[in-house]
Amino acid sequence: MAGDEELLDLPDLVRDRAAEGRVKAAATRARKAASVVLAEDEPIAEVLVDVALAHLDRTFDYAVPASMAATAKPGVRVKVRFAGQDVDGYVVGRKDASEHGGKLTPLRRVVSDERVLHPAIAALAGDLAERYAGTRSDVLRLAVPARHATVEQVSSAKPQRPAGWEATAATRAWHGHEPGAALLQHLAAGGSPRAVWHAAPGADWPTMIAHAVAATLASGRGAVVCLPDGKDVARLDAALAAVLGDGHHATLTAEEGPARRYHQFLAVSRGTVRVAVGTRSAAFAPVRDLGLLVIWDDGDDLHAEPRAPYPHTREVLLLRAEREGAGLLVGGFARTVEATYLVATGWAHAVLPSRELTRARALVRVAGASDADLDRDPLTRSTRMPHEAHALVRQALGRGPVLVQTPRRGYAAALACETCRAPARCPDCSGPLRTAGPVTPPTCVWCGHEHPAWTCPSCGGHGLRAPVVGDHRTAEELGRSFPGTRVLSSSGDRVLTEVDGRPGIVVATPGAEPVAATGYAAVLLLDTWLALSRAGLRTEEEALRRWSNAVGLLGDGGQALAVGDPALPVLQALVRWDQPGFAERETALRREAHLPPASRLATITGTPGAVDDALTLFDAPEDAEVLGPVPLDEGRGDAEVRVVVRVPRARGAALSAALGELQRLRSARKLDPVRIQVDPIEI
DNA sequence: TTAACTGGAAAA
DNA sequence: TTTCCAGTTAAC
Repeated sequence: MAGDEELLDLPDLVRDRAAEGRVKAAATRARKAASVVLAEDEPIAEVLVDVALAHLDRTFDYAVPASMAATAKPGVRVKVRFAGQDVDGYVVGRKDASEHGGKLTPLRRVVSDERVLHPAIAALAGDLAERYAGTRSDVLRLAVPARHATVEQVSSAKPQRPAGWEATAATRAWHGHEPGAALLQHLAAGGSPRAVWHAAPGADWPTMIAHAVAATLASGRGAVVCLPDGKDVARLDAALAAVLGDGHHATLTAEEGPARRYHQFLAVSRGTVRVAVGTRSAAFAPVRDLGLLVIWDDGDDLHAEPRAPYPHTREVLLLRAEREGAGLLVGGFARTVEATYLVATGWAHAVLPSRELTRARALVRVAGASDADLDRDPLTRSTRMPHEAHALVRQALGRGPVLVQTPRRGYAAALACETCRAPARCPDCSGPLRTAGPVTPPTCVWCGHEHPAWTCPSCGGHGLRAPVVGDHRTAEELGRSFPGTRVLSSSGDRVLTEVDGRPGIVVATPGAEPVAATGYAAVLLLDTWLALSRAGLRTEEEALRRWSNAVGLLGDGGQALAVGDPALPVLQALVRWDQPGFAERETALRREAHLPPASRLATITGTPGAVDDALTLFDAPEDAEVLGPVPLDEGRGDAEVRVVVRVPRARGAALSAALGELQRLRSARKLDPVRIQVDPIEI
């Protein structure tokens, strides 16, 4: 027994020593904290800590040591001790007294005296966290780019003098868009108009936006412009350089790399430039004295942030316009139901192209594949490319480049049995089969196995056909039809930005269309039935948007032809260039069906247990409908479920508040996380 | 990470 | 009832 005790004593001794050490360290720390000399003026800093827990999304008070009195200003990044850990945070305020009962820990470190979180952006983060039932720290992760110390050392250039505003050139650029000139004059005079702008086909929208920005600068205020992708940013970049001259704007995109991105951000943050242009993140650019916010093509799903709390750029700009009293311009060749709602409620004015301009700029027709044609075979080249389409391409090739839009990329997007038309599936894993060219064997999209000797399981046939033709095969076919013509392809990871004005055919998938130097002589839209075949809430709206963007690239006197059913209202809207009218009818339908934007919708997603717990905590607002839970991605192993909550639009704020409260309760009780999306882009 | 708190068991 | 300890919770 005594021996046992001795054996036990040794580890006990070690443990005691370690404990003694810990106690000593704690005492040292306490003495250090007590001995810190605090700032004389406003010795308390309000800090927003970067912690993912919803119930900790508030400011915490820290003591400001005298050494940091001058640097710990609102907006700077700091390191603080929080629950025993070093965490990042931002100082959002300084004050003389704290409401906190206990004693305050001193700030650990001011990371940099660069004030990167501006008050307006901190407030915007609060608005967005509330609206999207998320946390401010999540929003700030989207809003403030990563620090790059070396970039910070470089002092910024002197602020440029505002560029002069040429009213005549601006009015010319906006010619035919009513009331465009009045909008620009209002901006130049210091006003904050809110407009939803529908562009005419072939409109030089980058130049038009550049003039709106110039008008805003002339009033002594700054501007923010958000575009879907880097290609569009590059176009606006060039237009701004042409209208304003160099050095007046910063370009903020993710693809430029962290150093350059932070450099551009600092130019805006320090007030060196007053115009910020970029993709989603540019919506948060801390431009001072904001006069105008612009979003182009708000229907493009690239404007929907894929990271929590999933804010949409249009909503970010909307909230920012309200809070900072700035003007807002929502523009596009297409029109979303959300933008239409802004006009319908009188929140924004419509700026529309005149009938004369639309007629003069483009002629859009539909080449009908009749029902009989489609019955005969929707897949043959003769129906896919009717005679009328061939004639248009041939005629237009005499004048310049021709754009052919095709919805699918690759060679043959999916394969089917030649005899019985059953979709061809992989014998190993049941994945769909595709082929990359006329001589490559069919390959499974899921497992990658090649099946040169495929046999149809239902009829025993060996032949394969391509019910859906990709852009490469389209290019190949056009090359045969128009020998000696230059045929280019732009899709997927091989996207062309621009083509010259020489005759040639450009086959592109939606969103990958290159810009033609002087506009296209003709635009041909193929397989419109395919773009409409996808099931979804926004299928027609999205198809119309994609076609409109292609037709938007036409040059003066160009012609567009869509191959499809001329009786379809969505194609008729394209022909009449009446996207706003289509969106208005769509909005009415959505209202009847209790779908956004007339209703506010949110989803709660997670494991069945987590969603179940969330629902018991959820205090649904009045008139809320809770639908589900339903399994998500059935067939896959991850077994997530989703609940949809729907309220009338007037209860939108109450829904956001209830979901925010749910997240705070859930995180305080350490329950499994659920993903909450308010106004998801697609359900 | 850790000080403060909670509740339950042992000691008185 | 008091004291002690282990596990839990909030977090400045």
